[in-house]
Amino acid sequence: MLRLSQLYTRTRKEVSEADPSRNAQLLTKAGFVSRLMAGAYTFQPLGLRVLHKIEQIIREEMDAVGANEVLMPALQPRDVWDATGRWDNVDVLFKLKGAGDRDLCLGPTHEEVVTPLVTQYIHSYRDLPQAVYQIQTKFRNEARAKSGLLRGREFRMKDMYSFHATLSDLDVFYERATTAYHRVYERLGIGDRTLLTYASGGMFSKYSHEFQTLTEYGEDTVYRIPGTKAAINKEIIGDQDALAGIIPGYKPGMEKEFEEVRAIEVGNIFKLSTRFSDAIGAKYMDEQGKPQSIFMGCYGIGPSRILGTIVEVLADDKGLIWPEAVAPYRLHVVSLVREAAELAASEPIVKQLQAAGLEVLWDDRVGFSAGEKFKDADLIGCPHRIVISAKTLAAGQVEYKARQDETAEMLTVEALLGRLSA
RNA sequence: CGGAGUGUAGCUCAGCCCGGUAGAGCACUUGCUUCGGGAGCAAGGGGUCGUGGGUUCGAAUCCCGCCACUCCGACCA
Repeated sequence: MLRLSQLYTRTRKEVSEADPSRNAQLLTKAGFVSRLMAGAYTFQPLGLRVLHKIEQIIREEMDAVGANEVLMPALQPRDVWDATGRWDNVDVLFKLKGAGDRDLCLGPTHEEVVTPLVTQYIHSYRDLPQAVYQIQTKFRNEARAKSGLLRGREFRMKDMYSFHATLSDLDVFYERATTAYHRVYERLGIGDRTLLTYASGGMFSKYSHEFQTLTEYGEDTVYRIPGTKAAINKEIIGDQDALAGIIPGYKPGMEKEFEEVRAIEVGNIFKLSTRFSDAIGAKYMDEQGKPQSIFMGCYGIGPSRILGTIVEVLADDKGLIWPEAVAPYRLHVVSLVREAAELAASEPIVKQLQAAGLEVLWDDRVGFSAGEKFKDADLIGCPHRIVISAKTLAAGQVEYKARQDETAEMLTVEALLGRLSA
């Protein structure tokens, strides 16, 4: 339970237009984040809770596919990047000088670290497959940071890497990871509008897959395959050979009928094949005792970007609206009081709700008008709200309203608990 | 990497074109009133106007340099 009287952040009525994206405007107004510079934000108490909940859901689903969580250094030496040839080829790499003029960088991704790390323990086909992941702050020196949390130079990322003896084993795991990703978006409350999108595979494989969440505020354009929850990325919509390989029963030109939609990329998975294991010399012994290259896959998802995406997709003109699973608190309790002594009447109710296991944000502030408290509740966006006032206390009830509802209703605390546990 | 802007009170901004003792709203302090959808009135505190130089009797305002920041576009394994 958090008392608003003890929260150091405040909501703001106005925020600078210098950071104009919808997610930045609302999150800043509500006090969830604070911008330090373009592309770098502080997560304040309420925002941090949401971020942690998003990360925990991702963590649970990665654990469920058998991956091990680790935490690798963000600070990395040049030599591992030279080994894969990427020191001079990744233009978003943040480079810096360490003691003794040593070349270092901040990790934009971790193939260079994870491959030698994991293959310390992989010697035989018996040691495969394996998968590890981490949830960590990543750094990318983007030519231009923009769109609030959607494109930062410092951002949170879950990156998982899988290791396999064969391509077919990679394929199997890749499918499982895809399913896990769908579960993540489902739990995050954006599953119904997140499309599996075919994208170019770059240099490592034929295709990669993006997860694209539909919203008119999106920066990406994708082409939805009619009647499916799948889409084609802009990069390959013009490639008929690729389309024929992806879409069953494809007929040339049919892609012109596909709906063009705006979306935000909320995940990206790749088959790396042996690109990194070969560069680093990561091999295992097969059944015949012959060294073989390890096949790899990588699976990225950005919790901070997802936080911004949820705002873009679900917020309304009154403020934020959080899905149950990631709301900073499920229930916002507004006590309408004129003096601190009147809070005593709310306290047993708040305690009862808390005892029932509800996460409660309690507006116990004194000297704030009812209107101000209601505006704050709408802006902060907890999915459920109750009001405790002289009026409701006299009736032995509380006034309940869901965030997205227009009207409130009177309920007993027991009825409320029944409602919220359902 | 192109293009366009901005820097004035804790925050959001006006004032600059046309030089003449620094402004508003919000926030904050005090008092009175108000009290279920961002209350009202009154009083008050708070700024070397990013920075260095120049022009001028006089510069937030005009000129030159510097610093910092931002937006739009390109880019985005």
